[in-house]
Amino acid sequence: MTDETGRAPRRRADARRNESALLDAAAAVFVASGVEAPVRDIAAKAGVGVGTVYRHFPTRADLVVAVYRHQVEACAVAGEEALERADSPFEALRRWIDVFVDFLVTKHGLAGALQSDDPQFQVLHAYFLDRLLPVGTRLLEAGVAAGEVRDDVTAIELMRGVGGLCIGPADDRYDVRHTVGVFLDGMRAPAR
Amino acid sequence: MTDETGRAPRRRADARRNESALLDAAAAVFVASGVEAPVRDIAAKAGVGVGTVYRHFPTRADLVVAVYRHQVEACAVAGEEALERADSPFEALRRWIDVFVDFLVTKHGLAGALQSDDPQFQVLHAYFLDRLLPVGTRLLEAGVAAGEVRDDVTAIELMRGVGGLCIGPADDRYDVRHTVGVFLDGMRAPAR
Amino acid sequence: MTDETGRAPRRRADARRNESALLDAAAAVFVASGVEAPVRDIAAKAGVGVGTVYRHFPTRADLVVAVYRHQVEACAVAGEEALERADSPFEALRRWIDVFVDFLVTKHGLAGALQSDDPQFQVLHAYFLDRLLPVGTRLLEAGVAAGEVRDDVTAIELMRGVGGLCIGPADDRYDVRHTVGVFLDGMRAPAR
Amino acid sequence: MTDETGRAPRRRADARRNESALLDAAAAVFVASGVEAPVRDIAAKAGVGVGTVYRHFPTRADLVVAVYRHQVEACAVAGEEALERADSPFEALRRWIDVFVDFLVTKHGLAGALQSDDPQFQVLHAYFLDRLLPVGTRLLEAGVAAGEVRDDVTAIELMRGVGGLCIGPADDRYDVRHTVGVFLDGMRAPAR
DNA sequence: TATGAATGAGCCTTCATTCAT
DNA sequence: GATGAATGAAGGCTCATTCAT
Repeated sequence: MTDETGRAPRRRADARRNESALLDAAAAVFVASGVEAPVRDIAAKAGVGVGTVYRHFPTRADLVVAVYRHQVEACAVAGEEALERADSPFEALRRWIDVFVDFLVTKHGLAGALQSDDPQFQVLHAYFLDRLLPVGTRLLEAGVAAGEVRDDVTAIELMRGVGGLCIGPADDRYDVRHTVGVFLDGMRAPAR
Repeated sequence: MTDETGRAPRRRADARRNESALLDAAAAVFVASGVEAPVRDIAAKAGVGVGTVYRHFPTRADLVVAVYRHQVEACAVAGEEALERADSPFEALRRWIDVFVDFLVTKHGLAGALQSDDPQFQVLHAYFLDRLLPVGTRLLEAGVAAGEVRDDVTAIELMRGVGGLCIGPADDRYDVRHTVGVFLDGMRAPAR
Repeated sequence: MTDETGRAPRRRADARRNESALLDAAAAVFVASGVEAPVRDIAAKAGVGVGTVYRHFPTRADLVVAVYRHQVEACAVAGEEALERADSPFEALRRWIDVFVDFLVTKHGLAGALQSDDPQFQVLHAYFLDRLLPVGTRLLEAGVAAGEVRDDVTAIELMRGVGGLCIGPADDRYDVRHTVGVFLDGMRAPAR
Repeated sequence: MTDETGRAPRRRADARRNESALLDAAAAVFVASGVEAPVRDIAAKAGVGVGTVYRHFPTRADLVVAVYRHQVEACAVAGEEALERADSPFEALRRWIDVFVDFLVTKHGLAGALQSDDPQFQVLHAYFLDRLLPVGTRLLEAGVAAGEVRDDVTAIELMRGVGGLCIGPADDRYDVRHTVGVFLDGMRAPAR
């Protein structure tokens, strides 16, 4: 509708549509087959040629990051909001971790990729840490300051720990939310 | 039992030697390159042909299970012992988890494979649960009975949780033992 | 000749500018990466889209020919001049070959392309021969007439021979000028 | 026939047959499409899978070297023989160059590959120089010592020069032997 | 039984070329 | 005319797996 409003991006409409299709396709394929799924599969799902994938996302990490960028941003924002709105720092932490877990759990395979030591995913890894670690740190610090959270756990331990708890296939006998809850309980400052 | 008592046993000796070499080689290669290492690498390390690998271990899972069987057994036994010797059920649990973590941490890539949803590893998965779940259950039950451990965590949650915390590459900023400690702290029965 | 006298010429200016930019870019890229360099590289260097390259030069050979046309012309002219100005026909030949070698040596990859049997380069090949063969022939004939040059070498042998001596990467141990000198020495008419 | 005489190589019969087929196929494909022909083509021609090609010849250079090894060796030997048998050092040189030219001319594309700066062919390049340069040097030295050959041409210039003269498609108008003859004439020591 | 050669599917990546805008 | 996005053929390489010896 606003395509004509500006002047610059004309043909871009197509490209943007494709990029978008690619992101959707990749998201779907990632869920189904993991973040290491063949590039061809993604291209096929998006209805484009492989060349198009490479044009838009030169490396796999670029694609993965792009696929999850929105949600990572949302997750980061959620952390700030939780801090403002929750009744207590610990409650804020719990809420944020909830959002984080939702994210990881619905994006199956992502948690694994985040923990992967494959250099291919370094960029992804870096992006997550860059974006989320500061948030985690702030929440942790607030909790510690309020005497609600133990002071010997770092944000990286928190996030990688929670991330690890989210890895693996869905299973009736394993309730991610529950084990994360246990972990969070373990994060409470011990009564003096 | 005595296998023909004649010529065959000799063969058996060879076969057993090969199997043993294979297990050692696989263990080494798994540590170095993960449980998904090329079959050929393992064969080469063992000084046998790939065909021999397939003969002894038709599927990769068979090999992985075989490689870790001893340690899984030892881990199972360690649970029983802990229960007998530790000062308290919770302490027993902690000791056992320590053994479990040692196991996973030194066998890089194993934790990931255990959590993998790759059907290839289903057998591995099943074996671990078969062997270790009862032990975890007993330790948990003892702890619950003693009022030291919360009663809403299942053995499968305990093990998969701890397993998840062990996934990923070594990293100075992430101390597995520490996060597992947090998790265990979260398992303590809340003071009434 | 005046192309509508009105609006079109403006367009022409653009087109000509583009063509010129393309030639410069191609020349640069050819030197750096050889005459088989990706079309996109050339387009990028010229600051135009690939489509523009194809519009101006439908085939790679067209582009290569266009890029070197000036120099081929100059080389042809140099032959005439040499003939007029040099002290002797042999000296003229030597001078002309010097120019030819300069040309080939500075246009790395060109000598190879000229000798290539890739049908893609046939046009290039034809152009060179069309333009330069007559010159070579005249020089040769003059030399033969003067009794300075052996009479059993054709212009095509001369040029392809010298061309071949120019093929290959720069190398301290191989002095093109030197081997061409040897070749020319071999061209001298034997003393009767 | 002698397959059973020794003990070690049994299955090798097949492998050797394949390797041989591969060499033949590669030779043929190299002639037809050049030394840069797709690995798949060679495999197809040999009636084997690509994997087999890679098993026998991990890199393209290995294959090329293997394909031409016999002839390179023969060429090296021919140099020694020429020196012994020819009437004069210059005649020996001419004979040897004849062999060298025969080799290059029948192996179309090879001369080009030898001159290529593609790092892929470095091994090939090195092999040729290793094997043939000493021979060329001896012949040259003998000629110089006898006062028949000019003393300012190195073996590398000789060989790369002759190699260059051999590059390119067959053509009625270009007689390789003839231009090489001219080059060799240029190599004669000038009458004092 | 053991061997390891052979196979070929499968993944990655690059580029020439077309064509809608 | 110009653009550059899209396409897909091509070619490289790696392994899991089979099977003749």
